Amino acid sequence: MRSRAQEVVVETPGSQSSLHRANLERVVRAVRLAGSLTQAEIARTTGLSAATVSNIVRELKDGGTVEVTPTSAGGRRARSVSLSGDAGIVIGVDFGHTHLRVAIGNLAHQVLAEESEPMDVDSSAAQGFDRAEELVNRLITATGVDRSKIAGVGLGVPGPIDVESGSLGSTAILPGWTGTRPGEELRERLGVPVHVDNDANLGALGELVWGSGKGVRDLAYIKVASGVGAGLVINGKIYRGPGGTAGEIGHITLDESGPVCRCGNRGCLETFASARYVLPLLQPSHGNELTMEGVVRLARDGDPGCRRVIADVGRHIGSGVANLCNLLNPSRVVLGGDLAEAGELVLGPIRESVGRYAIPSAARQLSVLPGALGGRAEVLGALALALSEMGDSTLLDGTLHASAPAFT
Amino acid sequence: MRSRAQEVVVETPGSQSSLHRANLERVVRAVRLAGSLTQAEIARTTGLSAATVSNIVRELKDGGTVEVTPTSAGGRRARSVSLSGDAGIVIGVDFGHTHLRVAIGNLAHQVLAEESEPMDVDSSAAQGFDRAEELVNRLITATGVDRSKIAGVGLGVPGPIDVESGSLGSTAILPGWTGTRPGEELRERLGVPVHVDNDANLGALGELVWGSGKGVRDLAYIKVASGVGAGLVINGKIYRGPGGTAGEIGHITLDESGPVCRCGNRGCLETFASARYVLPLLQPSHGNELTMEGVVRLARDGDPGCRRVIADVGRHIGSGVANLCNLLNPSRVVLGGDLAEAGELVLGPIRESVGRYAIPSAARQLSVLPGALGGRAEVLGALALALSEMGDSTLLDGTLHASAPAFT
DNA sequence: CCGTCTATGTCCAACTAGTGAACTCTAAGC
DNA sequence: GCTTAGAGTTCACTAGTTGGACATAGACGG
Repeated sequence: MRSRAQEVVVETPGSQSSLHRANLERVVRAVRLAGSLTQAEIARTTGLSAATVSNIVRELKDGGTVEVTPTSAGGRRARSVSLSGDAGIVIGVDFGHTHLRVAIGNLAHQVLAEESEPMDVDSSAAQGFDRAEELVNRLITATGVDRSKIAGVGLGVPGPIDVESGSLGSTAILPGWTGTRPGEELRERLGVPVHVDNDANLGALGELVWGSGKGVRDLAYIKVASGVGAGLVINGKIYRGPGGTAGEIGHITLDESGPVCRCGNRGCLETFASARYVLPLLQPSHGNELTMEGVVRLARDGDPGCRRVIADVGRHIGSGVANLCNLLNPSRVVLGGDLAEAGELVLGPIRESVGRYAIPSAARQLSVLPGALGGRAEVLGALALALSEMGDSTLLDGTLHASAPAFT
Repeated sequence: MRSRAQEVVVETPGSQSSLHRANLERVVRAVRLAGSLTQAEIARTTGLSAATVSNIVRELKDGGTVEVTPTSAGGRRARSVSLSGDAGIVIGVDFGHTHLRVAIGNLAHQVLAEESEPMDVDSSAAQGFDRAEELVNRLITATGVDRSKIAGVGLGVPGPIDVESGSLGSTAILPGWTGTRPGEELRERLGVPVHVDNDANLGALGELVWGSGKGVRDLAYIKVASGVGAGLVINGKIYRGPGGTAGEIGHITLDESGPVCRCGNRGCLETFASARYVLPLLQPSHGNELTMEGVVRLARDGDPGCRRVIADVGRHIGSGVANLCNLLNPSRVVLGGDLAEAGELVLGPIRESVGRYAIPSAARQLSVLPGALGGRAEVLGALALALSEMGDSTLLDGTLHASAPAFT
């Protein structure tokens, strides 16, 4: 599952060439973070000497990674350096519970195109991958990007991925998909490296890079949909745990004698917060056509029953988040999924519950925010995953252009 | 709180000298992990060329960091390289609830001396630091190590440390110490850098490096004493969280209508598992002179009441650990504190509880073990902290000898 | 007991890559 | 128009790693 570049290029750590590689990355990172920089600025921010920067910029320019606009505005003779838009392309694919989403971005962290289409829950895995391939191809054509520039794909699936085999564990959302190896499937169809993770982790990454988590290093993303999951980012990286199943906040026990959960226990957070268990509560009064979205909408319109239900859900999520806080002490918790649309109606009770159940020193620095990306968090997270897995080096060591297959 | 070396030496990242520095560290680390290596072995494990290793070893030997024993056993002409015992000395100090412990170790991860003495809970902070200084000095004299070689001190305190100020938060164990800055205190007395952390984190680090956590990268250390705390090691490093209060497993809520906890909530794990709450249960039948140690001893001798109490404690701890597993999915949980002496009497119920309440995929790879170091875990963890905070670089950049003050 | 073999460690020349200094270039300011 | 100051480039120099040649010393076989 590691990048294949490492299989081909025998990297000698400790040699000058590795130092050079590191310096190339340093420059690219500096440019990307700033958008565009002059060489003198690069020298100052990276600490490298002007001469070195000059050489590196030339090398990057010749390699096509970077663009040098001959003269910038106003200055004396400063040539501004920026990542060339088509130096490398990353793709994010997200299989959601009802939608398939695809996004295309470049190495400058810009989203070039994004599209989603409804997907039938009952469609087979093969159909799903076909649709994904199709949509990816459509977007590639639409944006007119060069296929050979695709550096990697991030893929989000709504279920647990086995770290060893890359196969999808049992999921209630896509029942027919259990046991498939989504990464492998998509890799075969697209011919580029594919990095897979579950939707909660990608949501976390998405919000961290583009959404409510900007500027933070530790973040917990709580996604409430038909289940309840959490994605954890620790120190800027997705934390999956040794077994790859970290973040299963949905099945922490809140009440040992609570409702029976599908996992076999009783009183899991999920039995108090997920759509699967919450919607039936409203069935007598509101009918059985209700979705979580609908409940949120009604609640915002003032429906007292829905408001109450959402507040209760918030309180229970808050209990779970309090546990999370006591154990992990993240600096930010971001609420995603449909439920986030409820805004303060659900955040208020969450905060209240956290304040009550978490130890004060852990809760003090915590901010609980709604996701800023809505349903886009996962695709964008998939993009971010592709970017991070690629590392900055993939676009530097020349294998990018060589390794991408020739599409015809 | 950062190493002072960084203030003095202006490090130019990306220059060849930084590469050289990195290679020095690489070699030292390889030697330390293996105990002793020949140059050829160093070259193989580090990936450096034999020529480079030759140069580096000479440099390290001249600097006194490393010793080269002229000829090793059996081989052809392999000179074995090992860390010179007195290249650097680290000290671990642990303030426990009843004991003060001090250990002296060298950079080869060998413990040269270790001693503990009882400490009165009511003693003032000043008294405590006096005692610690005294004991440290005694051990230094006893082992005959060179004072100028002391690279750093790790200090364990039984309470939360504010990451910003380094001051000790309120602690029920050492009431008079609240607000003091233990690191600063000890640094002034000993004149060397002091790194502070709480006992649970240090216990985790100790067990990871020397005890039941060898070979694992992620570990949760649960310490049950008058309270319940957890130390988390993620990817080989102590995880403290942004606010520095991660691992507060003692105050996750198990039962919203349970006993009132000193933290103000009800049904915290602590109210079911810590000595403070458990011992009173046995008061009617066993009198009020009981300690946790005593209960464990009685349970091992067959006392049914004590057995039952310990099993109940185990079950509750198991519930907490199950939450921890679902959220963090560590590969190993190590039980420390007095309670660990109960062995299977407490581990069995913990495992059973974890098996019941954690999601199967998270619990499957988990091993729950008793601590291998007993009450020594914290001091040894303090040693490990000093070693890790020092980094390998401290002993390489020459500032070690210069920065250590002249003792008289 | 001696020659051969093999792996170790060292030395040297070659090469890679970063750096300071000198230099050129351009536009702004007077 | 002249000066000036910052930007980028060139060049000689230096630090540092590497491959290959070489010396060394034990093991092995005869």
